[in-house]
Amino acid sequence: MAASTLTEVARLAGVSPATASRVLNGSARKPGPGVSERVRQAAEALGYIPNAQAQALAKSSSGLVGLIVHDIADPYFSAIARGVQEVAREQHKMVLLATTGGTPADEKEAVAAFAARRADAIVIAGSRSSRPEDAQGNAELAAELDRYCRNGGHVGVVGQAIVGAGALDGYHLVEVPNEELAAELAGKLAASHSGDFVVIGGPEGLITSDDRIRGFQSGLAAAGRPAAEVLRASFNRAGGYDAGLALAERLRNARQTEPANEGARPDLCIFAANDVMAIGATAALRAQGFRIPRDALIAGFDDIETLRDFRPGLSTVRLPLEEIGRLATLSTAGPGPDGTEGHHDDGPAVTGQVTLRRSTEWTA
Amino acid sequence: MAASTLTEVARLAGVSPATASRVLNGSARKPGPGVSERVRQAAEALGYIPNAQAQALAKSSSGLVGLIVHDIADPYFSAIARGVQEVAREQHKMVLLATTGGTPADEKEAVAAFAARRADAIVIAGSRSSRPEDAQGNAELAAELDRYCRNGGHVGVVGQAIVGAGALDGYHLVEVPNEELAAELAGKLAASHSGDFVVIGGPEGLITSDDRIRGFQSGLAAAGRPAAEVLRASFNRAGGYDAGLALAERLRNARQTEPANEGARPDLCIFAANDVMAIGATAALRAQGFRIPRDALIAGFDDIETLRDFRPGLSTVRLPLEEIGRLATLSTAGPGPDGTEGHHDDGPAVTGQVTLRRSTEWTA
DNA sequence: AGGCGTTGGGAAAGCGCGTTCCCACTGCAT
DNA sequence: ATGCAGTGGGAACGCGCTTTCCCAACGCCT
Repeated sequence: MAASTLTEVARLAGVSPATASRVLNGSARKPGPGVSERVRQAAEALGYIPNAQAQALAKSSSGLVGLIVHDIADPYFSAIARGVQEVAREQHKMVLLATTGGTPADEKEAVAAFAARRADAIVIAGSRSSRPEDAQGNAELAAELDRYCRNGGHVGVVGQAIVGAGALDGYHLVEVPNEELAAELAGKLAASHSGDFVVIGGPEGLITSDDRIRGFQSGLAAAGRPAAEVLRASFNRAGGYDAGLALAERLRNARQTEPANEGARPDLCIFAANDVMAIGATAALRAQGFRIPRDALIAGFDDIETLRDFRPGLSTVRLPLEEIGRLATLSTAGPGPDGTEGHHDDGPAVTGQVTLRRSTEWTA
Repeated sequence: MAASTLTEVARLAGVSPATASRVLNGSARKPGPGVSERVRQAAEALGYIPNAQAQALAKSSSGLVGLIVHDIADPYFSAIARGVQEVAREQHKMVLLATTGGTPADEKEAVAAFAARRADAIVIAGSRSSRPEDAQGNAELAAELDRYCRNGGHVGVVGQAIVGAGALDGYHLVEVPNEELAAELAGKLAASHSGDFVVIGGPEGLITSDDRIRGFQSGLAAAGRPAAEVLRASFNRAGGYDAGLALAERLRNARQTEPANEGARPDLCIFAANDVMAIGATAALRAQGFRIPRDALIAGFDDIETLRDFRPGLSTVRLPLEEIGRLATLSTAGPGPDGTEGHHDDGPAVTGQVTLRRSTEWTA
């Protein structure tokens, strides 16, 4: 038993499908009150639910917004997803979800799938990659997005522009000042920490990671400090854990060569390119018997919600993730109320806030 | 410039739309190799992307899976979402997301929206409510789901049956033995803790919460312990925090009346009906100067991923959340490979595992 | 009273695709 | 040469809805 159709409703109400359509869905023309009532009752009696597919086909607008993330269970992405979801709800749209693990090929596939469903907009979150091995995938992704835009789609990108994507209409960017904020963080850390700095980052070519590292280094330089060594690992908790193990080894060695420093002010401050890496690194250090901030200082980036209950309080850069999701989605919804055109703009500016907590506070 | 259509491709290839359809989509009939090649090239040249809406309309199957959660940024739900997403991906379907905050009225609306989009299946996660004030909302939700099922939809419910929903075909349930597991947890805690127990639960009528509380109480009874007092708050971190403040007050009073007990084995063991509440309660206690497990013991439920980095290690009941999401989705996909019919079955059984960690270990 | 603008409703043409039915044509046996 | 089954392709319909166009009826003015 298939769901009842508009035609059935119309027949029951004794009117034409056209009229039924006019009363049940918002049309410019309002049929007379008597007719409307009859149609509405018929619809109610039949439990009529309009077929959104057919509606979309007829008016070529699907009411769908596609969201592409690396991993929906990652707090960073789920916070953004919440923002996207909120706006979609306000606009009476539905969110179509795709998780890709960050692989450009999968992302391209997701865009194609969204395009096939004629999604009104696509929001794509998660760091872009500039690695050589991803070059082809990126090019294909860019091509797919370009095609989508050319066909009238809107895409909102979180973070940084898609490598190789054209400057098209309907192409929006929510820029996150990763570099500036990382520099600011470096400056503040340099003010209170006199020892070495080490950076834990994602694989080279992950743009978000690279931006933050570059910013951090320039911040150090501005404070008259030497550049920090950079450890590469995967851009998630596991990567942070691996890097943490390596650093533990290093700390152990240092302790052996200069046992006199035991109990002294920690000589090392770690900057992880995102919070989950920082958390992983902290876990590794702890597993190896080291304590934060007693034996080393550490800072992250993002201020994911999880941090609220993470001990010690992790110094980080607060990013309004939910708001970012909101903005990315809003930017795809045509010109804002301020009248600015949605014309390959660089979108609304987001800012973050350096937030120092106990993980970088040395206490004797 | 709208996306190119199948007809355009056919024209460019010099064949009929029917033939083009046959070669580009899996049809039973395979056109000759020469024709196929021409069509494929034409499609490539035009950047043809089939209109999924039209396809869905034509063959009445949308390739959509609807997922309903309370809050996508809650680790409990995002873990389930990940599982759902995985299965959807394997089945070449897309996930449609709706967050409702747990309001039955919103859930009903979401079901209607999914039904309108002719989603092949709906997975609904998050505790049901049996509160009187939700009775009407529940009834409407149940009616909506029934209608959806009657129209050939499949729904997978996580946790417990929808209150008032009929026993229809296409109605599947992934049952979580909340009660049994809570009882088991109570037993194990009673074995090592001789003092009082207090339960922090969600509002009365939240079935998941109620089940766990009931199980915990019966576990205590089985161990020859008196029933624990139950504190009610909202079923999230904030609720846990509120309850934690109340308990802190209580601990302070106890300390004042019997200062001799200072430093003694903690007299109180808290059971929070889920992990985020436990985390909130812990935060509140900590803010009030109490330490876990020094001043009080605490256990949660779910073993959300966040716990991995939460200190002290939180005793809990491990639930395979991602797997639960997988199973709920799989259960909607027709009879499993084991041949069992998808006939209002009680679905695949899930089990959990009591996991004791430091938060309930008293160390002198 | 006749012309004209206005209103309320229906008929019909798509939207883009899948699918059934039908036809022209081939290869083989008779 | 004629019959047949078998094959590759096209015409046409339908999926459920929106929307344009058209027509009848009505009220108003001069």
